[in-house]
Amino acid sequence: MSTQIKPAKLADTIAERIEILILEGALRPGERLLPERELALRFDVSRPSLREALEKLENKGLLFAGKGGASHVAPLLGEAFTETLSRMMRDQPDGTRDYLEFRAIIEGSAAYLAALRGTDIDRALIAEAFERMKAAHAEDDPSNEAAADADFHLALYEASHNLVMLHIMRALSALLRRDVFYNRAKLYQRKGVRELLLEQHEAVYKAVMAGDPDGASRVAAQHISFTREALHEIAELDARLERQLRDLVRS
Amino acid sequence: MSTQIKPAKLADTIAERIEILILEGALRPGERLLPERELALRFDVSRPSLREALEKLENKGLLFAGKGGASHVAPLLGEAFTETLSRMMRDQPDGTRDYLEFRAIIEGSAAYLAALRGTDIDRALIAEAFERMKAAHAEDDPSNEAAADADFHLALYEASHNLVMLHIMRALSALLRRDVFYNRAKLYQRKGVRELLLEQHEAVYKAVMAGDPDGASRVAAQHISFTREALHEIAELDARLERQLRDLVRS
DNA sequence: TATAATTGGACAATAAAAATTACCAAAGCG
DNA sequence: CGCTTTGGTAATTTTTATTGTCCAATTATA
Repeated sequence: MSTQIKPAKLADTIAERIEILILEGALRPGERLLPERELALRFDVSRPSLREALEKLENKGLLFAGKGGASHVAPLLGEAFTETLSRMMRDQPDGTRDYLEFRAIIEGSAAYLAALRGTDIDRALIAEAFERMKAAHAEDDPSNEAAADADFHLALYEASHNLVMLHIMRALSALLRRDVFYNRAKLYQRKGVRELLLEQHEAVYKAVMAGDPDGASRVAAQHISFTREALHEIAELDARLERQLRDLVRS
Repeated sequence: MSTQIKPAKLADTIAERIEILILEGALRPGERLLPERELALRFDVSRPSLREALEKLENKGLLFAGKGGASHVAPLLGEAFTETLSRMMRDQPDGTRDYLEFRAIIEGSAAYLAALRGTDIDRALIAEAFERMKAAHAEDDPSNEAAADADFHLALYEASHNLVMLHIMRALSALLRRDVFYNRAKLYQRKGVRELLLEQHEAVYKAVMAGDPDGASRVAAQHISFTREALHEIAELDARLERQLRDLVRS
C-alpha cells in the first residue's frame, strides 16, 4: 500500500535542512562545509546523526567527499548533470548551438532583471568584473579577460535575484568558463572582434548600471546572438578550409 | 540560534500526509473521515500516533470534531484552509516566484522552438499528454491532471530539440511535478480557473500543432504569467484574510 | 622534514523517547 | 439495548539518539 508511513529519522530532518541551504544558495557549489563536529554543534545534534545526514546527501549527489580524505563540499546540481551536459556538447554536433541558443534566451532576461532589481552591491560586483575585463583587454591578456568575462555574466545572474536562474547558470559555470574561453580563442582570430565584444559588454554594463531593463535585455540578447553567428561563420570557414586541405593532400 | 533541529515525530509525518490529502482534494470539505482504527491500519501506524496527528490537525483547524461526540470531518475551505495556504506561500516566499519567473522565460522560447522544429513524433507525444490532461479534467481527477500537465510541458521541451534546455528542464522535472501539483491545488479554489487553465493549454497545444512559432510563444508565456499572477493574487487575498482575522481577535 | 593539531571514520554503551499493544469507560447510532 | 466508535491512559518494548572513546589520515606548523 502506498499509504504506509515510516517514522522520520532525525537524520532526514537534518539532511532536509542542509538541502534547503544548498538550494537556497547559502551554500555555494564547491564550497567546503564546516567540520562535522562543528556542524553537529551548530545544529545541536550528535555527530553520528549528522554523519548519517551527510551520508544521505552524498548518496543523493548533493555532497561529495572532498580531496582531503573526506571533507565535504557541495557541488552543483549533481555532477552527473554537468558531466552528461559537457559530454553532450562534445559528442552532439549541435551541442554548442543548443547551448548558445539557451544562453541567448536566458541572458536577455537576466540582464533585464539585473537592471530592474540590482542593488548597489550587485552593481559594484558587476562593475568590478567589467573593469577587470577592460584592464585585461588593454593588457592583451586573453586568459584573464575570459575569466573576467565569465565573472561578469555570473554577476549579472546574481543581480537578477532569481535563485532558480542563478543556480542553473552556476551549475553551468564551469562549462561557461571553458566555453567563454574557447569562444574567445576562436573569435579573436577575426580582426576587430575583440573590440566589438568589449563594446557589447560595455553596452550591457551601462544599461544595467543605468537601470534600463529593456535596453539591457536587448543588448545582452544581441551579444549572445552575435557570438553565435560569428562562431557559426568560423565553423563554416574551418570546415571549408579543412576540405581544401584534404583536397590538397588528396591530389 | 535558529539552526536548532528537533527530531521529527511520527505524528507530524502523518499529519502532513493527511494535510496533503485534504489540499489535494482527495478529502472533501465536510466529509467524514474513516474511523481511527481503520485509518491507523491504513497508514500502518498505531492508534495513539494517529490520534496525535488528528489532534494536531484539529488544533490547526483543518479538522473538527463532528456532531457525533467526536468523529472527525474535514471542514469547509474557510479560514483554516486559506490559513494553511498562506502558510505554504509564506514558507517559500520567493522560491515559487523565482521558479515561475524562470519558467516564464523558458516556456515561451520552448513553445516557439517546438512549433518550429517539432516532428510528427513530437507532436504525437504532445497530443497524447494533452488528451490525457483533458480526460483527467473531465473526470475531475486533479492528481492525474497535474501529472499529465507536467508531461505536457516536458513534451514541449523535447519538441524544442534543444538538448541543453531539455536537459535542464528534465533536471527540474521533480520540482516541476511537485510545483504543478501545488499550483493546481491552490489555483483550483478559484472559480473557473480550471477551465481557463485547460483553455490555455489547449491554445499552446493548437499553436504548436499548427506550426505557429510566434503564436505558441505568446500563449505559452501568457500561460505561465497567468499562473504567476493568479498565485500572487491568491497570496494577497490570504494575507488580507489573515490580517482581518487577527484584527477580529485583537479587538 | 618532523611533529602537533585537526579531521574523518567507526563503534559500543548508555540514555531517552517514541511508538506500540493493551485495556477500560463513555457516548452516539442502529 | 447491544454494537461501534471514541477518549483517555498505562505499561511495555523497540527504536533512536547521545555520549564517549579510539584510530587513521591529513593538514598545518615549527
